[in-house]
Amino acid sequence: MSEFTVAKVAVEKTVYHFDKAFDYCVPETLLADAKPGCRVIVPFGGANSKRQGIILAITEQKVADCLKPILAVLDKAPLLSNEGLQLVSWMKEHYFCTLFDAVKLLLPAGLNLKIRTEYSLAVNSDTLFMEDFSESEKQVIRYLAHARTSVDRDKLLSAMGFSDDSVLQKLCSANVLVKSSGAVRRIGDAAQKMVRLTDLSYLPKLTKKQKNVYDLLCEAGSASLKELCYFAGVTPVVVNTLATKGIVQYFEMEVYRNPYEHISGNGDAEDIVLSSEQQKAFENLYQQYRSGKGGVSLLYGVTGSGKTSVFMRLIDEVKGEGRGIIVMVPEISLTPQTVALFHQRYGRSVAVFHSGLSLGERLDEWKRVKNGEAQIAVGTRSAVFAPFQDLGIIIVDEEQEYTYKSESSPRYHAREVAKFRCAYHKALLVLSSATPSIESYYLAQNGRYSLNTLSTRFGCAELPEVTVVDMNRELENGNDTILSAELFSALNDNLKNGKQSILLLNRRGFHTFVSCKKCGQVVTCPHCSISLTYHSANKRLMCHYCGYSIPFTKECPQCHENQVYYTGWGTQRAEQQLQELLPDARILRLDTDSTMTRFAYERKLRLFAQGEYDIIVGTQMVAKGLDFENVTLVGVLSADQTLYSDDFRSYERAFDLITQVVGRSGRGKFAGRAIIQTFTPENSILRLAARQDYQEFYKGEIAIRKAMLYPPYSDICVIGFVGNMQDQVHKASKTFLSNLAFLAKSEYPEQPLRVLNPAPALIGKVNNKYRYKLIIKCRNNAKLREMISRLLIQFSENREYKSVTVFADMNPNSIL
DNA sequence: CGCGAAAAGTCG
DNA sequence: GACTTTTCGCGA
Repeated sequence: MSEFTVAKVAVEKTVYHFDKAFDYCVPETLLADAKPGCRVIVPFGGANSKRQGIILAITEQKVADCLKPILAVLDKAPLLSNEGLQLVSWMKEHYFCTLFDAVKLLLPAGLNLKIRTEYSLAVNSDTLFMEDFSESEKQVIRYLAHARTSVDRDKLLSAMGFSDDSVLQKLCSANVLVKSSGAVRRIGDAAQKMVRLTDLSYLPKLTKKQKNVYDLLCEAGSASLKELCYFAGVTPVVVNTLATKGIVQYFEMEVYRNPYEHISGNGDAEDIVLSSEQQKAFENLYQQYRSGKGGVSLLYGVTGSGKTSVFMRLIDEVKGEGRGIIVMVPEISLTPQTVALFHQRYGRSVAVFHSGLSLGERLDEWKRVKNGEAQIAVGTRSAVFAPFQDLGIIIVDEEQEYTYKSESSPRYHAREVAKFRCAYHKALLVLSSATPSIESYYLAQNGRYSLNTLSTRFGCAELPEVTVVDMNRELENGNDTILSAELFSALNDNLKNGKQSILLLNRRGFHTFVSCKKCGQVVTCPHCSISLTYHSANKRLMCHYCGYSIPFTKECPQCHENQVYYTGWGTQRAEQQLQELLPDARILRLDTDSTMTRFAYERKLRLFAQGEYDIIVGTQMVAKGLDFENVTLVGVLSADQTLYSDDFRSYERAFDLITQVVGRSGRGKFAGRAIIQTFTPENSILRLAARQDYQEFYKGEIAIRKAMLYPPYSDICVIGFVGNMQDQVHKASKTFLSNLAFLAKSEYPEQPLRVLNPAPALIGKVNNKYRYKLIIKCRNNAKLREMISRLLIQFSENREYKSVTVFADMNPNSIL
């Protein structure tokens, strides 16, 4: 037995229950190149198919039998640092994902090499006796004979209409087909897929959906595929069909590579003047930073108190020392504003990270950070992975925002990842907020985080005067519009005085469900158990979950009476009624349901800032971060929807939302006011939010959390079950529960645990899949995670529930 | 016993 | 999840 150089490799496309670092031997020819953090090609499984992997570690060890060798090293220099590799393992342990899933988060998407599987004919098709083959086999042979080259596996399967490759495998073992694979560089797409009509002299017969698309294109000339599908109410398949018929064609529109080029910035912005309160906060933070011990600090400041100025001063200092800086904001729509601000001050040393960038752009920005050309990373959740070698500070703006938590695997929380990175680099983590999450404020109160408070607005700005309007009264007085008399006259005053207003609606379409007046039937999506909402832009009813849509008609699908009406106030409906009530107002609608292109937000907000609009109407996103000094009125059309949902965080969210949106008013030299409309004016959360009284709110809320054993007094781990057959999914959740009960009792008796019975998720059915959930109140420690991990593995090894997929989500945004 | 299908097992 | 190996079931 002799010593070998062994590489521990994270391999792609593994499944959680058998994922681990696999050992490969490093052949002598690759010894110099195979470094931890480099991607490799390795043989995997019984058939030794080629897969991509990344080296996590290199060791010298004695191995009894010989290991499979690494076939190739794909990178000259490591893509992940030692920190990155540690983070990968940490994420697997904390978020129950595979190692490679975690790797993918740390690498920019454009970098990805994909291994493709291709098939081609092994022999000349003329020499085959076609009678020996089944129909589908003949089909494959004919197709490949026609193609003359090898064809990608997925392409072949969809062309044949196969759901799996059993036929192909059979032909392979009969030596009729050969399978090949290789690493192909995926091309960065700096272009958007566009559709236009071809000049066709005749028009073949079209189906109804195809006609829709055709008519739209006649009208519009060309459109992006995404927009086209939205307005025509079709899936891309329909457009594809038209393309193959030669009626339409695809073309690519170049989108500019550096979206922020036009913002000039040379990094010589003027000095920031801080108030004495801000100065104090800055000095405290700077001191903590200089201590070299890292740690977490909460910067709590009322809306408009100038938190940004404080951390910009801080950034000046850190930048001067040459260390990396990450600034996170919750929404894409807020990045342009923040980026513009940072660009102006720090010029090209700012790199931008968010999902709205093209693959090429993401790759560019990632490289600029990695090569040390950019020192400041600004962006959404994914910015937390910016590959700095030496990180000085991470700032999380509006730290309570739910967008920092990923809702798909790996279900990480950017705040926790930030903590990990700061601990590694002995860097400072600053959490900034006007309404901190209960958890963070609790930790600050306990001294686990340091706390700095800004209690007054910057300059001479005052908090706005807030009125709560009882909408029941309005109804009694015969006003059934979306505007109370008070809000109506306030809006009119603002119009007259040339001031601007912001109106907040709750979650889009939450109210615009469609029902039949005759039989009371609500029109719902046939695939997901939620009601369809009316979109006036394309006059269709749409499902927000799966994108299903039908044209709106008055005929009830149930009783066939022409009695179907849409009710409630979605943003579109609200906009319409506003226009009727205020015919002279120029109204800008903003919501996340967007066919809006990448920089549409930015453009529209710029127009608003220039005074081209009088009123913004929108959902959540208008509540956050907007800073226009000419806005002196904020209206909340209906506060109730956010307030009353069964999630334990709904009060926290409602308080946050209302406090934030109220804070948009009166930020400049003009006094502001805010009007909140509600059907439950006696609600204490509303009153506290109106007063911006976070302290009182915190006191009440933390008491509830303690009594109910919710975070921060416990952690909540939700186990989700998804599958096609309802009884299977339900049974699976019950089995999981009993496995859990057994394991907890026999091997983890010291773990504090409260387990709730499995129940259907709030949206019990999405995309024809049933969903159940199991809620576990626990302490999120290594032992507990080990137990959950074992249960997940045990479950997926159980053949009985092959059709049910399971996942664990630690402290999800919502437990519904 | 022979065969195909289903279930079980493995991944270094 | 993809693929190989083992077992099962059934007609002869």
